Amino acid sequence: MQSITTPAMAVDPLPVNINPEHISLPVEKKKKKKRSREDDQASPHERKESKKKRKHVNPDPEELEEPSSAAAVDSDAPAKKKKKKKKDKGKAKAKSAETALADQTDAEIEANSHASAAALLSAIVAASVTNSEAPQMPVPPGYDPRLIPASAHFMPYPPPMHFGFPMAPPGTFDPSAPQPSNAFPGPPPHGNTFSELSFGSNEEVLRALQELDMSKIANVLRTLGDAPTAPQLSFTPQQLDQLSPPDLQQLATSSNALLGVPAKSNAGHKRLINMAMPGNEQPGNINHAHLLANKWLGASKLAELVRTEGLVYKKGKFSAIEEHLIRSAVANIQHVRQLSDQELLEIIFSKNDKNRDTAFWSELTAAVPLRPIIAVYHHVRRSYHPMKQQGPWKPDEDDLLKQAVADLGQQWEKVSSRVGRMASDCRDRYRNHLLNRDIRITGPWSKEEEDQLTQIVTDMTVKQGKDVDNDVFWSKVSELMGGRRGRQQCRIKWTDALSKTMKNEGQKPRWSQQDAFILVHKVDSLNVRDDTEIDWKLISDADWNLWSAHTLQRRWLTLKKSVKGYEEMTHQEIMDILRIKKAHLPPPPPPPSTRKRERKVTSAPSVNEPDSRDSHATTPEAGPSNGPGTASEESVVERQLQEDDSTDSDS
DNA sequence: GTATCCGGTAAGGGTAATGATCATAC
DNA sequence: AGTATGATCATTACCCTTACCGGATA
Repeated sequence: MQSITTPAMAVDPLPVNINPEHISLPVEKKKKKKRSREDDQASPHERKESKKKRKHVNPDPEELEEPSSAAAVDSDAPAKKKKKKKKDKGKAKAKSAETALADQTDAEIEANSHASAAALLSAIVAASVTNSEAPQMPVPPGYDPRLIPASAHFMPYPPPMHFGFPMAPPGTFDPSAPQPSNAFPGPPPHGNTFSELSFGSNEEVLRALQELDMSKIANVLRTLGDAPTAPQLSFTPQQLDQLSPPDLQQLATSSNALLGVPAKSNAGHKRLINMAMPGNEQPGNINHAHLLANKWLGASKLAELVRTEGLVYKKGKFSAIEEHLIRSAVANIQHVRQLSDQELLEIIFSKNDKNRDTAFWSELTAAVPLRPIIAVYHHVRRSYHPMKQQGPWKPDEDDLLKQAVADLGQQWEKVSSRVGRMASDCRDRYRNHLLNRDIRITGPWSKEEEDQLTQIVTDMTVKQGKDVDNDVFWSKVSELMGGRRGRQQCRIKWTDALSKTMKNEGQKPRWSQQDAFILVHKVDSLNVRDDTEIDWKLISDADWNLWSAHTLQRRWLTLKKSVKGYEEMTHQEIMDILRIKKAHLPPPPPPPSTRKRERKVTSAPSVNEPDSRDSHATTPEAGPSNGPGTASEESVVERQLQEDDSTDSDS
């Protein structure tokens, strides 16, 4: 099945032929200390403990052959001399781009915020117009919304380069300068074009916004996606909150609320860090946005800021919308700076310090609300890597990889350049498939293996007062299984099969119609515009937690596929149909004893999922409807339900 | 001299897509 | 008993976060 979450859809390679050899990939940048292999086997906690005392030594054959560099590695003295030398040089050096950005004057920041405000207005107006009855967005030749995959329908406008709101480089924005002709497409609201307006302050920008039809803008933002430049705006948190895209408040309704049972507890929000803390409900804190986009905050620093300042930031997979925003931002920067594809890649994969361009990363980060600059950095370097996504490994590649590791050790960047695959892909292939290959077992698990895995996991978690869902070190588990099962095998076996049996008091639970009901209404309550935005870890709650995030996502896909023509529908349209199909709370599954037959492999009750044949769905008003739905959406729903009715009568 | 920041590399942990097999309903 | 459907299990490429550390800079 071609799922809407395919990486290929989300991340397109550069639209040019790039010769990887022409890119300054950071392969042999420096000779530095690496972790020893002993440490590779240690858990993160063990590594933390040994962090300070670690006296590195990596059996790097190349380094062993180079006594001078090896000496440099083992002694700080030469490095310090070098430092001193460069220190004087550094003093005289002009400020780098990044420090210049960090040192921006208030006036510059203000000017940039004007640029951003104009850009946001441009986006809103463009989207409003596109959504309106008289669309006048410049549409590229051959553009046909029907040809856009369902997942892309949340973008009610053509690709980014047609948008025409290039970001102004820091300090270069001139409010009086004419905007690009297509910056504010569509009919001028209230007789003026936005490009003719001059905004003296952010309050004026806001007033201008308020003169528009705010309900329409709210709807636009609901479907537009994250406002491309929202975090750059100097709005107050309260003002920002009015413009906050809905996904920033992704919290599913509890299962008990859906079932009409008083809640025992409330699931926390794990992925939008700190969202639920009292007083931190405003994700748009401008200081935090600036911090996230300009300071290279590591995990510990981020955690500290979350604790001390109530910083809110986003973790987890980049959604299709974020992917789109990043692509747009990269394209805009490339356009504004007149960069060739080669030059762009040189910035992304800068090999030496003179090519470093922190401003580039800051601009990109500003395009994706709540993401730390490091996360964007890593994401973009992977997304734009010329060796990305090469599919299954061939035997000769495996041989090449094994030989490279034998020669070079686990220096993945060096191995990468020899094998022709990304460093992380080489590492993954090696650790997941080549390591212990001679003893690795595939195929169904024996009862003994299942018992052993259960024993190992419970020893590692429950018996030590740790969380069985989050505190398992799967590499360690794999090792304790004697290397016969890989970390992925162990993890999937546990999370998707054994864990739910353990949670269900030894009985293997089966998916019921009630589970489907809960899932549909939980997804509905998230109010997302596209299911790539769903954080599946947040779906379960304390009272409905038998199913892993992975299982829930697959269940959702099954439910989605039960909607005829789902490939051509938006998430909202699919949701409209499922909301109706699952309008009624089904009775709980009967106890196992009343079943006709038990499935051999499983041991718990089950009810099959007659999603596409559910004939009870006739009450559109039921369920937590979250939107009025357009005329076209209604007709889609009606058509679908009629088709289902006929299917039911046929059967 | 020291603290801090930037950013490159590796490791740990997780997800998505897909295929195979088998239970179940009809 | 045969068949269609869907649940379950398994595999593997791909992805994100964090740790670590060297170099640059304040």
